[in-house]
Amino acid sequence: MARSQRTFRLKYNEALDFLAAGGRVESISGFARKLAVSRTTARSLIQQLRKRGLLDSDQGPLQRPVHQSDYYPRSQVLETTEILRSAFMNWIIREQLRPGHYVDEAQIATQLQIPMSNVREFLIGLSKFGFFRKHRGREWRVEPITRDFIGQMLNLRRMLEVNSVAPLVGLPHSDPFWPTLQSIRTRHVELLQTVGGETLPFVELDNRFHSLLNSASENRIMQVLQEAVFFIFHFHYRWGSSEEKARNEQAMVEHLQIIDALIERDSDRATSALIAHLSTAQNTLVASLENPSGDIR
Amino acid sequence: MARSQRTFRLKYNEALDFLAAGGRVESISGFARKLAVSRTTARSLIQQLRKRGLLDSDQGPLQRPVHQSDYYPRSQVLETTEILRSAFMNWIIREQLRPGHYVDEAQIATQLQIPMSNVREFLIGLSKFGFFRKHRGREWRVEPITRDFIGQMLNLRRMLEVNSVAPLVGLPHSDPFWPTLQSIRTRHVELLQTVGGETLPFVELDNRFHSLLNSASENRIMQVLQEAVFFIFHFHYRWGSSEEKARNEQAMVEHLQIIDALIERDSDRATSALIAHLSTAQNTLVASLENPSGDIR
DNA sequence: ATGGTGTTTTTTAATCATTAAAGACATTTG
DNA sequence: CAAATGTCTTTAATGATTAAAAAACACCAT
Repeated sequence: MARSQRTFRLKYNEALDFLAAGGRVESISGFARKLAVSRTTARSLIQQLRKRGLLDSDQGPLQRPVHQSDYYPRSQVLETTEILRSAFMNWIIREQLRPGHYVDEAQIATQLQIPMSNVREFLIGLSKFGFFRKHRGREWRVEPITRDFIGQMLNLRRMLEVNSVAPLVGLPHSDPFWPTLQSIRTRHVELLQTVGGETLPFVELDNRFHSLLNSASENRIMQVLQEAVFFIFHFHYRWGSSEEKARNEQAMVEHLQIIDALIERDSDRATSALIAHLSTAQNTLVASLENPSGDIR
Repeated sequence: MARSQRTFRLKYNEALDFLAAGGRVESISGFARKLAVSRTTARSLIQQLRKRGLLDSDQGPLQRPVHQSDYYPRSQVLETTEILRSAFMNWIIREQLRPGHYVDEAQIATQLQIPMSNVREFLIGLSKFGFFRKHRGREWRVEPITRDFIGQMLNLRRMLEVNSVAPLVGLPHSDPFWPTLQSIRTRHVELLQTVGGETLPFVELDNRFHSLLNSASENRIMQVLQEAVFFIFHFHYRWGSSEEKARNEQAMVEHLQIIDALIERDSDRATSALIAHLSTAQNTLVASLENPSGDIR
């Protein structure tokens, strides 16, 4: 076969959402515009929708209710980088991926049902940060991370991120930063009220929060290192003991303090809250390294 | 076609060196071991050597003198990453590659006579640092670098590198660091006495010097950022005015001071020399930014 | 003019086929 | 039996190929 039908499937699901919400197909061109695809693709989508009895012509509204089974499964629709990232995240958290292990391009590609070249590119990217090293052929070794490296990285993060807070409060009211910050705030409250400090959603949210701080302040170096920090933190959380959940909750509370200070445009309070937060994180990590439960070296 | 014959050509040249130096082929296996290749490859090398009249059987010494024309040209033998790196270096220095330009994977691959996948991997790597961004398909855009970014990067470099000097003098006498340092020293003296501050060789040497400092001191973050700094400095040198050569010579003199202090295991003197050197570099750069001759923004 | 349609052409991204190179196996030689 | 050899099998890099998706084209209807 040739290239995958990822676009088609992704947009097919989007089309179902659109139709289920009462949307109508007015014209092929309009439909294509709505879904941000070429007419070629829009045309084949409509063809498929007709074949499945969801439409009766090239125009008009839904002909029957949409079932869950009409949708393509999520795994066939996500961006491959997203698939890869969350897969690796999972493996690390479940300790199925540790320093010294070997990973195989072909195996991962098969397992995740994505093209091998994407896996390769993903690993090449991470190898720039020293997390993986090409071993031979299509095999990659998970490299150990030294304490020094982690220490350096966290110091750096603290230094750069703290400096980036002040410019943030100066952003105009219309800047997209603010709504994004709000939505992250909402998510914090939501998580705290439901699953609490559950690792997986927390890690994701934590990453979103810090990414936002860096990207909004045009902190290019930290943007470059963001992916590295992301991975380090995952290795970190892996060592987490039983207090992990409590620690995550504590972190979210600290995030909220920073966020609220930002929303009130209180630069000083935001900065000191951030310093406190990053120090806590760093101390926790150092402590876990002093008394390691993993095989870091 | 299938995969390239880079190994074959590289090893063929090595074999010529070996034979020209009076080496003899005792056995296929031994020959393979000597060249660190499989017997399959050794066999075809010997076959080729016989065809060219350099050997008369599967054993024995050289049958005729080796001419320069017997060797494969250097460009067909180098590691592709080396080819790529020096090609990009050249383009940047000659101002044939500037922010806003577009580069095309296929075109570069054809031009340099290397596989397209290698070009792609190289660009993916650099895109991690924000120097290139995938534009559409196989086209990449050269991204502008902001002054802030450069400033941050150089600050960072200074901070990390200065901290890494002290551990170096503690390295045991047997550490490979010392001979490498010696050879870099020799190269400095050699350059100063011949071409002086000629851009191309200087840049290469400068990079080797700083890489050594970072790798020997296990400064992982800086190792990660080394490639980025390398590129920044190239963009930097591009803006260089007529004093560029003098500036490079000055830098080499400063390098020598650092090197000599290290060789004498004088940590304090090495550190202060390094601080002075990095400050000079940073000041020069800042000055060139204040009064830009390029189109940095 | 504007916005639509069917058809054709071009571009892009994934697989496929092919060959370089390595490795495994059985056998021979000294 | 230790080391070499020829033959055969396996692995992986790379250009060629192919299908998905986009874009261009020619035309039509308002």
